[in-house]
Amino acid sequence: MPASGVTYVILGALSLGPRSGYEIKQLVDRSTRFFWAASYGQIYPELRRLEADGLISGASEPRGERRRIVYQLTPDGREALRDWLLDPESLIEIRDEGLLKLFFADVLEPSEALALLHSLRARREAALARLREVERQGKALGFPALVLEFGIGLQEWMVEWCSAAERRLEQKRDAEEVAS
Amino acid sequence: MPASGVTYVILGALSLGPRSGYEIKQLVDRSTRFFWAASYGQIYPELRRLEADGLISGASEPRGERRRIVYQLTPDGREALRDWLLDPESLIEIRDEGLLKLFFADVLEPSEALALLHSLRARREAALARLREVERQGKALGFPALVLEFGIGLQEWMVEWCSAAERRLEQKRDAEEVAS
DNA sequence: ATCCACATGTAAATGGTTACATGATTGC
DNA sequence: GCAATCATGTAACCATTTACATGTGGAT
Repeated sequence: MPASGVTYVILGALSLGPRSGYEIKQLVDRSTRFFWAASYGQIYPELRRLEADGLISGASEPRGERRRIVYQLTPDGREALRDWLLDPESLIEIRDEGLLKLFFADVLEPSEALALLHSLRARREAALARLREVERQGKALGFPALVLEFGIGLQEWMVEWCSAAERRLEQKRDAEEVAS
Repeated sequence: MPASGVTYVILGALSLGPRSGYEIKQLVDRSTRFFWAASYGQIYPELRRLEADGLISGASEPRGERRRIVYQLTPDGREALRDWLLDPESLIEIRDEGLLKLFFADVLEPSEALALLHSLRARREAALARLREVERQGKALGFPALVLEFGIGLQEWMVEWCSAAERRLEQKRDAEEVAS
């Protein structure tokens, strides 16, 4: 009964069309995982709970001998999804080891801090490349343009920020070298 | 022995000077919590583990009759912190309910999607205000300028992005109204 | 034959928060 | 006298991941 995180991942995924648990997991891994992940250990039990609550309904749609249960939203489920979408409360949780390192970077020499910034930028650039690949493949992945643009813009901003910080640190390092 | 997330929060906090568990928690709540939180339930057990491993050492420094244990980094602890800082691997985990909502916003009417964007922007603006407050208080909180600037710049970028997306949606909504 | 993808599911382990217990000190 | 803060700590709870179990189907 109590709605957890995975609840709305499932309701949202089913709002895009009927799907099996396996297909929901695939959708999540290709898209929402960037800002909201979900594992089989959450998805399958939650599907049964949501069906018991009448928010989704499942139907057996085997492929050959391979069993398969396809779920779709009920009117109640669509209503619950809308209610959540319009609720102004939105949890944000971030665990960013890179920022934590930056926070304590004072124990490093400037050249070492530079190496740290460089590795942080490399990670953002890798993330950016993955998102650009999603963009290149177009609508095929069902990634809404709005969210994709947000992600790309955000990564670009962070790459730029790292570059600027690196340049500042280089100047500082050079100034100290001259001074010594 | 195995290093978890809270390990480096503690080592990092102690790199800024000797501190008690209570003071570490205060530091975290005022600063790193934006990108890495920690609770007493993690901090106190970890302090004992780190002391057993020889990375920190604690000394009883009561204030009056109030018992108090102040820890400081050992050379091994400082070394472990440096090794972690220079390790290019950095975990990033994000759970952003706002982006998840945006991802499934297609089930909403344009005017409703606008309300959603508005609430998302409001949250970022609130976060921005908190960071500006930290900035106004200056170095007192021990927030490194680099990380603070990153946070402020990032929030500003996100607020701007929301504003731009809102303007686009308004145009779309108006266009649909004219068409109908 | 073997491997990978499809498909559903669960048990154990992990990681973390919350709530509580205890007691001293400070300010109103 | 009371509430808030200082200070340490633990147990219960919660969410989530990981690893496994089971079986089908298609490709090499």
